[in-house]
Order: sequence, then structure tokens, then C-alpha cells
Amino acid sequence: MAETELPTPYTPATVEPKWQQRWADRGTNNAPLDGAARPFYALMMFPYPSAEGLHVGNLFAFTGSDISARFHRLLGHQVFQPLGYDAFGIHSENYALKVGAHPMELTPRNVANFQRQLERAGLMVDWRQKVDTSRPEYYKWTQWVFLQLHKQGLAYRKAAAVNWCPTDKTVLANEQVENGLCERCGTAVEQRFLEQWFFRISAFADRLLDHLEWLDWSPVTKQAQRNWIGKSQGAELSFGVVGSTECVRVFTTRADTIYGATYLVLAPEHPLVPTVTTDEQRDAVTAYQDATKKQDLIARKSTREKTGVFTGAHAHNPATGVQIPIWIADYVLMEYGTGAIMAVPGHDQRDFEFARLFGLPFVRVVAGPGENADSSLHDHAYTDDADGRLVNSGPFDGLDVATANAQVTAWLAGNGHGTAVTNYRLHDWCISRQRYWGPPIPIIYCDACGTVPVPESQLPVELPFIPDFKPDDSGISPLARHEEWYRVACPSCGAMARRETDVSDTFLDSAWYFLRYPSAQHTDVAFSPARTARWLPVDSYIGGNEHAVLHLLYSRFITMVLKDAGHIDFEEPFTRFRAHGMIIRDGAKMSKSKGNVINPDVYMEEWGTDAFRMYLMFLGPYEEGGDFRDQGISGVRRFLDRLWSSVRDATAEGAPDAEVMRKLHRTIRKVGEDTANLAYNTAIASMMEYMNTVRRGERTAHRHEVLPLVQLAAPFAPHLAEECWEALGHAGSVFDAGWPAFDPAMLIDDTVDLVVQVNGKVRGKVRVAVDVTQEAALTLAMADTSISKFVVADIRKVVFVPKRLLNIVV
RNA sequence: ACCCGGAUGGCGAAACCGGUAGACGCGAGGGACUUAAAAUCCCUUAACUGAAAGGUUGUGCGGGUUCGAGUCCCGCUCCGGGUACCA
Repeated sequence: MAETELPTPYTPATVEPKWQQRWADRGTNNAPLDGAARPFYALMMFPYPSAEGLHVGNLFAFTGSDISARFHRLLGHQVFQPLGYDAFGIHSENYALKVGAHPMELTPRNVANFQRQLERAGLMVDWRQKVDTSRPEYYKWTQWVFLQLHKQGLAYRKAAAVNWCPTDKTVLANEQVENGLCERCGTAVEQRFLEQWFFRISAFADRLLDHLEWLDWSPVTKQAQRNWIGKSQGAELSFGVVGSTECVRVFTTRADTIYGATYLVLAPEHPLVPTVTTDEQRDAVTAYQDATKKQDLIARKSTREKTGVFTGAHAHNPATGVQIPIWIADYVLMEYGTGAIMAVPGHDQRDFEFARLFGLPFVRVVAGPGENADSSLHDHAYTDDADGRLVNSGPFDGLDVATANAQVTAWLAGNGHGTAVTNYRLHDWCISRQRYWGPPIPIIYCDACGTVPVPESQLPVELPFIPDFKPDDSGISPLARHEEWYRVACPSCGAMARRETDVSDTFLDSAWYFLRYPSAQHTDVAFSPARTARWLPVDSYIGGNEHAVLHLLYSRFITMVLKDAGHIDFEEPFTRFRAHGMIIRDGAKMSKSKGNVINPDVYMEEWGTDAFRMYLMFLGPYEEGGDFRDQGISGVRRFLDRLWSSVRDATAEGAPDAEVMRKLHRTIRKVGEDTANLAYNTAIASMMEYMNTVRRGERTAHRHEVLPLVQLAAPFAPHLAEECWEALGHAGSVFDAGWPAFDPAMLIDDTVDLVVQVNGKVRGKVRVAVDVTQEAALTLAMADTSISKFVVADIRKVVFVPKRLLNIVV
């Protein structure tokens, strides 16, 4: 066997470029897209190509994903791991504004810089299938996706609030509003109403929720989605307005507390407000409505102080018949439920605060253990009342809360005052952006034909180059200033018509990109049916949990829509999703303002890409993240140096050491299990432990002792592993060599150390056969005076856990 | 406020189903090699106590369950993240 001489010492500066070049030349990282027998689609969240370049956080995420992909390849799958750029969006646009450049020129530069950095990172990426969401050949299909929703009636237009900065005279994205202030000038943001496009994701709420039961996703991510969808079962109840035929409908989850409803509250913009308001109160009500309208959504949510005003009107409580006042207040949101509530100040903290502020009456209708109908409410509402019973509630007195809830709802339903309903927190997805840097929404408005979708044959609707892409005081999209662009012939009647000038949300670009990758080079179709059938859904998706709700939920939604339209035959895009942790520095998130940002280039230069990759994975559990400290890298680099020199010096003479080989088989099992579970830190630790065994002193390793270790280390340190693999006489890539198998027989011990406790305290240990009996173990333990000296009385009890411990209780 | 995480040596961390707490790594101390340094290799390294053998204490705090608790239960404190008046 011809073995190449390895240089001394290990020099990543020559080894790493050599293998990156060879991978590119040989197409090592390219997946057999059309012929894979065991396809495995490994996906990582694609980056936004910032001008600052690759961040350690990106590298941490990508490396963890790459290790998983390489591991699956070693397990015998044909792995497809693509990567691309989420290049459209407000981030890129704002940055361009800041530096006075044009996004259409700046973005390709940033992408090129990112690409250069990523190619150094040694990822097993099939770069043939790269996507860039800001390229017409990509967003042509983003627009196509929009049309599929439109066709199914899932895209609609309605007036909705946007954030408006009165100083900059521009629409702000939610990301540009901080604590209710414009992030650029600090002015309080107001709300304005504009016609916007929405996707009817709310119609999919139950499906999105139910599938979480069986999806193999990180529990934290599933919980975040459940909370976001916010399903809540309750009832809609009617309160007749006094002296009117109108009814106020409220949503409540606590119909059982209706006897305690002492007033109603409508959202300020509730349509019944003008109708019910009395003449005496009209000025006060109008003033209040104006004041709340001026406040933006976020500022309104960040203050908890209650405000409100009486309308002058009253309604009948359907249970008690009592006339109760109708108020308006901004703590009631028009967007949720019916935009109106029945206030139960005794049993809802918000109502409690409001009632106390305005001197409204309280009635206790639930009494906890040890309380009665007259127990006072002290300084807060009684809300933790799951084991409470009803009081002051007529025929329902004495019932427990859950039973009463059902019975009151049924009773009110029976007399026409209510119905059981389910509400969701999830709102429809507003995809309109009054901005420039995104795909134009493919719609044309014609005076004669109305809203006409752009025919698929006319896609893409190209985003034009306009020098004045900056939002201005018109409050509309920059494209609306370009008549030469928006004036078009109506596709249906040919008359002059007008294009939609809003662009779509960046989240739409990323809600379907995983479908595009396998077909990235297809120009005639968004995703090829054959490729899609072979590769999707995604087998493993790894990304940050900051996308737990928006991106991941939108992707699921779009997938369901495409399934319903018959374009694909699965309705969940990501079979398995794992959220990785965040990498912090000195206990805080890395940010430029804190000055604790790590430039990965510097570290890759100094220590080598492999060492840096491995260090990032070693500093903590991948799913939790960790604290970056540069001192730690040297330990990982030392391990790689030791691996290198062990391989270099390995001998083929004689037989490998039996004890070392036993340790090897344990290590193979442990590294395999840990890597599968993304427990990279402990996988690396066990490889180090094995290395310590192999190299104890300056012992020369046998090639059979180190060869499998090269395979185990390959996902973590791919360049070095290839170099070692070649040095051990192999022509092909280590990634085609398979994952070493462990021999279960090598894992079985004949003797174990049995821990001996006396009264639960460890007093020693005895070496015993694995199948030793309790009696024999006890005899052995008692023979040891350092143990038996603690057995100062009669043995009352002996606890024996085979292979683990013996506890003598006296 | 609510929903998730988390808290373990000087530091990053490990510990399976309740069974030797601190694997692995960093740092520190000592030693070998060297003219010397670097590199490499070896040993020590939770705290207290003791000459040593050994002993006692110890996983954020207070209780509990158990032969046995970092791990389970009850009640808190602090830190990180998410959501934020969702009726």
C-alpha cells in the first residue's frame, strides 16, 4: 500500500485550499439529483448577505448543519445540501440607504463577498443549485406562488394599519419601529390606513396546529408556534343595547363569569361606537378615538396604563337583566375576537384595573377554597380560580368553573344570547410592502376589469432600476412614482391600466426557497415534479429559533396551499427541524454597538477552518449555543495536531492493542449517537478521550487504531480527514468511505467496578464479575475494612443495582 | 405579566431511566526533554481539614419524596430568549 509522506507539522494553510480545490474539481459535494437511491435533503437556513460579511453566528449555524449532512452521507445517503441568499428585503434596502448606494448594485457585491467567505468554510454545499431571491429567475416564481394563492382566493385586499413616521413622512416596517419610536429619527410613530394584500393563513390555523402533534421538531419551536396560533375556545355572547335594536357581541372564554359582568368595553374603532354613543358623550368619545388613532400599534401595546371613556349607553346583561354601562378603551383590540368584551373586574386583572380607575362596580362570582360569596377581592382580581366554585350566579351557584362554563354557554345558546366559538391569535399575513427592494406584486388594476392577475406567461414582473428608490413623503411605494413602469395594458381587455406598485414581504421569498433548490437551474418551472418527488420534503432542517414563528409558519402555510392546488403531494415541508442555540460573547449577544463581534476570517486564518469549526461545536451544546472565548481554540487545534501526527506515524506492524480497540468501539458508538443527536460537544470530547488513549505518552498508534477515527472526525474536520485518508493510502474521498461499524461484542465487559455505599454515602468500590450476585458482592464489600468499618450496626437492608452499585443500609 | 430555556470548579462544560458529581477542553501549578525558549510529553488541580491515611462539605435558595436527588415534587431568587392588554 503506497503511503504518502505527510509534512510536519500539520499546516491547514496548504491542506485546506488543496481539498477545497479537489472537491470542486471532482464535484465531491454535488448530489446526484436525478439518480439518488437514498436521497437525503439537508437544509440550513440561508443567510441575508449583509455588507459586514459572514458572522460567527452564521458559521456556527452552518457548521452544525454541515456536520449533520456529512454524517448522513457517511451513513450511506446521497446528501443534497444547498445554500443561497435571502437577498431581498428591508435589511439590504436600509443598508443601501445608509451608505448611499443602490441595492441593485450593492447586493451582488455583498453576495460575492459572502460567497468567498463561505467557500473557505469548507461546507459540503452543492453550489450548482445556489439561489438568490433578488434575481428575476428566482422571483419570477415567487410571483408565481402569489398567483397560486390568488387563484385559490387566498390572497385578498383590505385596508390595514401601517406604521407612519410623521417626521420622515414614510411608512415604516415593524422592524424599524423600536418601542413605538421611529428607529431613525425617534419620532413617535402613528398609524395610517392603506389598502394592502393579505394571505388567508388564518383559514389554515387548525391544520397548522394539528400537524404539530406529529412533526419531529424541537419542542421549543412547536410551543412557539402553538402560542402564536393561539387557539382559544369560548363563546360569543350578545348584550342588547338599551333603547335600541342593536346588540353588542363579545367574545369570552369565561362565560361562567357572566353574572360578574358589570360593564362592556368596545375597541375605540368598533363600528357600533358611533351608533351607541349619546350626544352628551359624543365629543369625549371622538376625542378619545382620535387620540388612540395617533398612537402606533406598538406604543399602544407597550404601555399598560388603562385609559377609556364612557359612551353614555347601556346594555342588558343577559344573565342578570341588569343594565350595565358601555365604555370604549384601547385595551380592547379590534383585531381580536369581536372587538368587544364583557368586563368582569372581579376575575380579570385588566378589567379590575380599569374598573378601579373609573369607579365601576365589582361582583365576586367565583369563590376559591375557604372563601364565600362575600369574600372581598383585596387588591387584585381573583383569576387563579381553576378549583373555585360559582357564587352570586343564580342557578349556577356551587358549580365548579369548568362545568359552569359549559352550562352557562349552553343556557345562553338556548335563549338566543350566545354561541360557542373558537378564536385564534393568528392573523392573516399582510404581504404588502410600500418599499422598493422586493418582488413587485403581480397584479394589474384595470378600470373595466378590476383586479387582474398578471398572466403566468408574462412573469417575471421585473423590478426596474430606479435611482430614487428611497421612500418619500408620498407614503406610497417608490415604484408608484414611475408612471413609465406602472402604466401597462390590461392583460384581459387591453385598455390602459395600472400595475400594483407594492412589493411583497421578504418572508414570502423564503417561504418556498427549499422547493426551488433541487430545480434551481430549471427555467420553465418553479420546481420540477420529478426532482421534487425525489428530494422533498426536507429530511433535516436546522436553523435559529428566531424564525420559529414567522418563517417556519409561513413555509408550512405555503406548502399546504401548494399541496391543495395539486402542485406537490406533501403538506409539511420539513420532516425534522432542530433549532440551534445562539453564540454569545462575554454573556451577551454579539453586536457592533457592544464591540464584541467576532470576525471568523481572522480565526480561520490563524487556526485553520477545521480547528475553528470544531471549536465552535465544542464550546457548548449545539442546541443551546455557548459563550465564545478565543482561548479555547488551542485545545481543539492540539487535538487535530495529535490526530495528524498519529496518522503520520501509524504503524502497520503487528496487531493493534486490545484495550485500545475496545475503547475504539465504544468511541465509535458514542460519536455516532451523539452526532445523530447534534450533541457535537460530547462527540468531540469522546474523540479527544480516545486520542488520549491512543497517544498515551508518545506511543505509536497502529493504523487500525487511527483509521476509523479519521472517519469519525471527518464531519467535524473535513479537510484534515481527507488529507489523513489519502495519507493512509486511499484514492477517493473519505466521505464515500462509510461510517465505521462497532462490534457489540467489543463493548461487553466481564468485570465492572461496583460502587459500594453505606447509608447512601460512597465508601468504596469493588471489582466484580458483571453477573455477580448480591450476596457475593456483599461478601466482597464487607471484606474490605475501609467499607465495613462504616457498617457499625446490623444491616437493615441492602440495595443492589447490578453493574452499578451496592448500598448497605444500617 | 405570560410562555419557554438556564443556573454545576478559576473558566467553557459533562453526568443515560434517580445510582462514584465535575468526563473533555481552557487556564493555573509542578516535572521531563532542551544551552535556552517554543513545541511536545508526564503529573497535580471543587472547597475545607489533616503530616499522611483519611474525614467533612459541595450542583442558585428553602422545604419534601427516596436506601440514594444535579436529576423527581412543592415554594422562591436571579439570568437569557420569545410574546406582549388575545378577553
